[in-house]
Amino acid sequence: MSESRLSESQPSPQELNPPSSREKILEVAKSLFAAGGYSGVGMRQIATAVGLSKSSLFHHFPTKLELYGEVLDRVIERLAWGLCGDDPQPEKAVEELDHWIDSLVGALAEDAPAARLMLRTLVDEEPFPPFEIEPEGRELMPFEIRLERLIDRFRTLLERGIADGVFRPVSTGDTIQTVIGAIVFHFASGDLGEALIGEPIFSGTAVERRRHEVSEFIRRGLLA
Amino acid sequence: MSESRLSESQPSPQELNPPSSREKILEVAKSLFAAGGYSGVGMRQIATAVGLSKSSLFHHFPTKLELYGEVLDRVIERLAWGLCGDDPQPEKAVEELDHWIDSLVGALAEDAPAARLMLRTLVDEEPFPPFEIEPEGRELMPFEIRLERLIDRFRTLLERGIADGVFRPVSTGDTIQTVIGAIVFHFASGDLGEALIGEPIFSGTAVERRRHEVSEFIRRGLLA
DNA sequence: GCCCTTGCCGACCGATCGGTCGGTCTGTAA
DNA sequence: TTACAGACCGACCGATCGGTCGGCAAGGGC
Repeated sequence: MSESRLSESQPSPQELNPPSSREKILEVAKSLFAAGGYSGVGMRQIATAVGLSKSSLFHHFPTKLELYGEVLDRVIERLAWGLCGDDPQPEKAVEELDHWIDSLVGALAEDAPAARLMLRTLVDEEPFPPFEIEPEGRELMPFEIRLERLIDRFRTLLERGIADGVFRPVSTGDTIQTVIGAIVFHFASGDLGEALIGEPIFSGTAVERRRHEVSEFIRRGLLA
Repeated sequence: MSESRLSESQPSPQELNPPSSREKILEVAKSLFAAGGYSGVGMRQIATAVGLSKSSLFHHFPTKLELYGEVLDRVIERLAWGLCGDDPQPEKAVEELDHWIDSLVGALAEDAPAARLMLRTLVDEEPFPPFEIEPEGRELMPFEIRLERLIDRFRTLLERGIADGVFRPVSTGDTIQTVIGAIVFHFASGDLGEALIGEPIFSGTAVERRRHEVSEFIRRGLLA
């Protein structure tokens, strides 16, 4: 965790000793972006929420888009930690599936804005159509490649399970969609979710029950 | 379908003979809002997309929020049609579940922006924190009550199935979340979904496969 | 002829947007 | 002490935001 994250061509010292401001900006921006989306939140709003002036945000981040990008980057980085971090273990597929679900649920439960941010990234055209992507070659965003790696990991898990006869011969693409939707949506559903389950989504009991319910549901949906 | 929709206290004639402009605005706005969210789309953008001037939009809709509201309203109205429309039949729970899923998948597949719009409504704080809801009493938005009715319908279906021993004794709240996530997210996932399943989400074959896959998955996840 | 409604538009408004610029203050190394 | 760098800020910029206003053209009832 004390490892330095190095962006491209930036040996800047604030990466080494992260005292407060930059980190606080990222944290506050994460919550606000999660709640309001990219275009729903202004730099002034973020600034006053952090307790700085707008100019100071631009001192730490060159553009709003870059701030948003780094927020997203950190979120999926944390998710990837729990999911991809360990060895390519040759466990049995069912156990690996359980572990995968557990990790994802745990990661999403630990920081509340993550799920909404993820959903936004997956669903939105925003803010990347103004982008007019690189004239040729379609440069992937850093979080996009990380996400792709995560999904590939899950897909091979499914394929292995199917090949071994442990899982039904499902369409892997559709199943990935189902699982992502089932897990991520819940932690992004805010007031509706709270109304549905009768208690705050992120309360300890709710998270634990969710972990069990969704895990059981998916396992049964998948097993041969 | 030729039925007149009457808003509150507005016997305005354009409700009776809907020639084109107003309808076109609603349709275009639906697509744009689905792609960009409430604050990601401007009235100018909608106007030029329709082929009118911005002032003309305000001739048909008093505010941007009201336009957005009517767009949302129509979307869930169409969804409710297929799901709530028929009798409170005392079918067997499994059949009713199948029917429910089928209808929802069908409705979401029929107009592409619907799923994204739904997800946005469920996930977003947007645009309703600027709203500072009615000083007292929390006036529900029209689409919110309709949504609530849909969900209640589904919950009693689950409870009935559980009571009959057809379904496992799941947590109904969590299960509703799981099902909504699994079904809605897929049709809202745009490019990611297309990359995952290898063909356009809304193509005939993809929709048919989806219908079968998600239906099977949920049934297995739910049956005792 | 008339009037009045309806759809539509261009010009304009104050507010806010993302972003820039010049500057102050503080800590630290020489 | 000087010198430099980083954090921070207020004032400002052009552009765009949602929304208003006055007026133009077409059509229908009288």
